[in-house]
Amino acid sequence: MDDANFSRPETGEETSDLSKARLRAWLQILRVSRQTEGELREKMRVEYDSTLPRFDVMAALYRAKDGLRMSALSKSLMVSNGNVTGIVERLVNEGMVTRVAVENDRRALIVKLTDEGRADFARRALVHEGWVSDLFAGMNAEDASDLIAILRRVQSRKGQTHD
Amino acid sequence: MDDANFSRPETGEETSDLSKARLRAWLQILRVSRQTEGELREKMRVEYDSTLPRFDVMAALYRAKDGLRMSALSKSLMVSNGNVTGIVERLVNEGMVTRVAVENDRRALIVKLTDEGRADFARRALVHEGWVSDLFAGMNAEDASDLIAILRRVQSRKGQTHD
DNA sequence: TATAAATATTTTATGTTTAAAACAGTTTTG
DNA sequence: CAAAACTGTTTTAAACATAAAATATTTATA
Repeated sequence: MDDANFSRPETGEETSDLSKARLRAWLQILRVSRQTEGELREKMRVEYDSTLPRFDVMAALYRAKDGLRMSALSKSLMVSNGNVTGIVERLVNEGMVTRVAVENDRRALIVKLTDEGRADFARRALVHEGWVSDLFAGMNAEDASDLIAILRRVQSRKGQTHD
Repeated sequence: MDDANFSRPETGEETSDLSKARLRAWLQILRVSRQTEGELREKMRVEYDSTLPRFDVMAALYRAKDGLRMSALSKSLMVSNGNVTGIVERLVNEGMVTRVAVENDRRALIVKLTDEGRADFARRALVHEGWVSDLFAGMNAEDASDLIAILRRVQSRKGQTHD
């Protein structure tokens, strides 16, 4: 009953045990995320002479068979608009994607995988899945679904701050 | 019993249900990580006219009272050596850290928080914890410890690949 | 329909970020 | 002790990343 944080509303101005636990969780997410991204980046570089951002763009375009607008692409990848411009530019130079004008809206462009890009991605995606599975060898099926459930709950609260 | 993946060893050449579950888990980690980093970066920029990488460096130095070598710093943050050079450079210009020569090894430098840097960080860290706690409002104490446990198991396997 | 507001994208300026090369200094070894 | 190997850091080149300004176009409004 003498818990220092008992029945005290969270104000964000003081640190409760819960807020410390969340911070620890966040730092652990960050650690795993950085480590994993680093190893995947290295593999992408060595095996395919490519990069993770380019792979991510291709993944988004692979899912969207009819292609995506630049803005839809940047939104789906959660990166800035200007950023996508450069990545797509490189993929165009590599022959992986094309930019097509949009009918009735001369501002917009639709980005699509080329046939080569589609075939390349299909192959790489399988290998990529294997890399992730290897890196996550310590995670069983239950862990995976637990973790996904927890992170979904975190996400669903995003955008709701109390200040 | 007709489970397609029953009793088949993982080879990394084919995709099992488990490997797909791990991939989904990884993508979810990446999503939450990007979203959270984006919101923290924005707050760091608006509230402190600073950046997350600078905050991370200061956090590492705050923990290490006697300071850290450049190499120890980059290792602890899991970023490249050259990267830390630039971030520390800016923190020096802002008066947050100092670089001190190492006795008996003229190659090395120890980076330390200044008194101002230490005081600044102490204040910011509390606010930062509040931001994280707000962003992770959908996570309770049990979720936090479950998630940390799962991610620790993932980490402990890192570096062991089967190829 | 002129003008204003909104939208889609690129450009610019700045700041990470990495890998690899360069540099400086230290340690090992023949 | 000189050469080679190694270690710690910075520099460089290229890519990624953001925010904000600029550009072009479309839509809404007076």
